[in-house]
Amino acid sequence: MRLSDKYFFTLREDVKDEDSLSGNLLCKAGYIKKTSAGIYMMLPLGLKVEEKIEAIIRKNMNETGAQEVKMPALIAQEYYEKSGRLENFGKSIYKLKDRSNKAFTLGPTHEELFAVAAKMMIKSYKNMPFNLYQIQSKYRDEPRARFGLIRVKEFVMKDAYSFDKDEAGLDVSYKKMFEAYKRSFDEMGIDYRIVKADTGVMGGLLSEEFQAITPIGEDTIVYCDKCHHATNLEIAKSLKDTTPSTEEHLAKELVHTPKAGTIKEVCDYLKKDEKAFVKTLIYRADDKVYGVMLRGDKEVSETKLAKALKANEIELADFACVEEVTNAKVGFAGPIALKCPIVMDEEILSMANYITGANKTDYHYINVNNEDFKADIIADITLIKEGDLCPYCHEPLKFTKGIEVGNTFKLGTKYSKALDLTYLNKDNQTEYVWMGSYGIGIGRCMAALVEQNHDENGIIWPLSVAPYKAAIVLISSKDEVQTKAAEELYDLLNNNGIETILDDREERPGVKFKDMDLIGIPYRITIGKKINEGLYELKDRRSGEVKELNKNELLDLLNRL
RNA sequence: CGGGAUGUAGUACAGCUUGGUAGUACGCUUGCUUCGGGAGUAAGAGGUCGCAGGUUCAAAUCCUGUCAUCCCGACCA
Repeated sequence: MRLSDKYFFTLREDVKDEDSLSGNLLCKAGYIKKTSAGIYMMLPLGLKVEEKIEAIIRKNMNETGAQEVKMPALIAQEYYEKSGRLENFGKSIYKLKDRSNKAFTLGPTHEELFAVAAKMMIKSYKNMPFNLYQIQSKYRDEPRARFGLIRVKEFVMKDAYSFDKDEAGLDVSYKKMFEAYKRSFDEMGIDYRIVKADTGVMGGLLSEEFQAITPIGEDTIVYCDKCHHATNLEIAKSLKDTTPSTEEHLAKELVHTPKAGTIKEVCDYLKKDEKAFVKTLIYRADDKVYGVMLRGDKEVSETKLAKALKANEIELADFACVEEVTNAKVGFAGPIALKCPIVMDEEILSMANYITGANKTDYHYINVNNEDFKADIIADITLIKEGDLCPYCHEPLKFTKGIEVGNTFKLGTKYSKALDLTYLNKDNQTEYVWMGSYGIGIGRCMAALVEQNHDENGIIWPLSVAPYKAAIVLISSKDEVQTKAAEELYDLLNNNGIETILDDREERPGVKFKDMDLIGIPYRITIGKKINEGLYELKDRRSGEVKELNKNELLDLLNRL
């Protein structure tokens, strides 16, 4: 690319509407341009990077034997009605009508259509396994788009789907994809962690996320330095004592606790630790109400709770509802004589003689024990805290923030049942196909790479995804020797497969240096006065290291990258 | 969807309280001088002040509505 006659611009000032570092840098450097909240144009440089990332993924997908297809974005709503996901996606699915009033959606993800495609192939167990993928635009009406390319309404995703005859087959297909994902992210140069996650709206048996580590990340990752086990905070577990206490169980006793509605007030009043308290929260899950018990110093993981209750939507109950099931003002809920089912955190199994609300305004019970009431569900529902102990090796757990750049799901037979995707087994019996689904957000990879690779001067692309490997800065376009040398080198490098920019604009050298730094080209070759001695200056964008080389040395070095 | 903020030139902002000629910096055009880390200088071009109503002799400024963008939360593969 010769800058003097190409579409190329940079901005000197920060962009007002981009708060995130990556969004701002990508806008300033002319890679992307926002058109609406969460919708972006990919400009020439941005598209180049997108294509580099896609090429890496495509190569790794193809190596697993997966075949590429391309699905439409415009999909009749009936496909999502059949799978039940029109309702699941709720407001985040775009809905529209065509001129004859037929209902369509803009596809938020494509399990349904891939199942349809798979049906064309699958008749018997002999037709599997296989894997189809695409790189295509997805549409999700996010309640709040933000952070540049990280949370957007339209984005390019690589999604792959595996089809197997049984669970063992799915395990093999899954493993293959998983390894291809690791290779892809390694090749892009993303610093990531693999974490276990909730299956969410996708459903299924297992979900693992590839999280790019960065402070701006929206997800909290819990990890252990010692055994390298990592999970999304939503479902993270910590070491918990669930063996029954050997302490002698005392008889429960009603105590007056006037005006003490919070745990801290009650504990201060009774001169007890919060750990001796069991709080009871009233939750509404779908349309049912539950009392949720956990230790006084812990918080609820609503994801875990929803799972334990097999509920879709979950929220704290309103005051009126709390007062109805407890017969008391808010702040005095407890398990004894509560008028709704009880979910108890498993940790309470190990507790004895604890404090709870009495379901009576201004009263609590002390010396409550597990035989004093009946818990309907006992499960792990606590949200863990940094420093809690790893359940596997008992080391303190650490937290970090991440951007989900990829996700792999073992879906099992959920979608094949919904979409009637079946085959005949050896015994001539109809069985459901086992599916896996695997996604990578291309734009998120781009954003994550910028978040992880930049300095005060701009972006520093890893070589594998850089839009160009090298940029030639011509110091004086009026100097014939320099101009000729720059032109020759430009042709030489491009002919050798080293994608190169020639900055031959009528600008002062400082402007060119700043621009090449901002857009993050890994290697800069400066052609100035030293060219009279046959010397080219090579500067490494990342290390700042400068070398003076002759043409052969330069070509040789760049060829080896 | 709740709370907060902002919309003025390509970009980033000032002006609004107290209504009266549309401003600054960067960018852009032309000349001269410069030319290895965002040059200096002189002269220019560029804005229906988000949009629609209203108040007023007069509205960027006051009032009402509306749209858009951002932040915090809710939500989220």
